[in-house]
Amino acid sequence: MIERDIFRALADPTRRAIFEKLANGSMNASTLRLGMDISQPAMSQHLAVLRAARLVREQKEGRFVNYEVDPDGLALIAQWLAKYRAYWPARIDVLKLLLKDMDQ
Amino acid sequence: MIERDIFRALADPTRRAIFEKLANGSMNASTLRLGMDISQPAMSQHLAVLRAARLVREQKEGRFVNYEVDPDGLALIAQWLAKYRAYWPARIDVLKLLLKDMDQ
DNA sequence: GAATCGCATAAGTGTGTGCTTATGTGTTGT
DNA sequence: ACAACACATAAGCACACACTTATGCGATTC
Repeated sequence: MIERDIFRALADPTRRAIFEKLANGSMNASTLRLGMDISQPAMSQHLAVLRAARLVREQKEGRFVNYEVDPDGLALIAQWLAKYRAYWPARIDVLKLLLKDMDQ
Repeated sequence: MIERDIFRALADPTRRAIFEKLANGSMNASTLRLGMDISQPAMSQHLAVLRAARLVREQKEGRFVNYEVDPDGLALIAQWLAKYRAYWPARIDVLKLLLKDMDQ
């Protein structure tokens, strides 16, 4: 199940850090490792999990593999969240952030 | 870390099912079990995980414990999702669902 | 006040997860 | 061609997770 993959992928703090880095600009796996104190195989495995969850996608360029955020995963989270919008009004202040930059 | 708790809690299909049930109306732990093929201790443990993630909150009523959706957890997910709104436009059609019922 | 009920907690067990080291595969540079 | 590089994969290990059975504990019922 894809929802399981997504939530499980994001449950790990290291993977959320990787995802956040990619959100600030796509880069290859080696560059991604800089300043992260993580082994090369571990990074490769984390990226595989994020890829399976459609949170990240790859683009091979020679011997490098460029990774970038895949909007599909985020859209699925938004879709899941939308099912429970009946419970949102209690925190309208936070949710206005979601609205602000969407209607242009 | 609370984000880890939230995503980890939602990674389990059984817990998502429990949460979805509660989203359709609060109820106690026994009623929640009906038609779910899950032992009483397992349900109790799942509810503890959901409670720790602030996705659910309890309200003791005599010897019953009534559970309901806690908007705090959902708000935190929305907050996390908002950080990546730069990547949303690729799926505007889905995200319009999020908008629709929010501005009244 | 004794039995029952609703729920939580404890302890044990199989399975999954995230890491490690070692090795493989394809690409680039000399 | 050969070495170095970027990355993936395999295998093993410690720990976390979801379940089980057994038990505890407060609230209700008779």
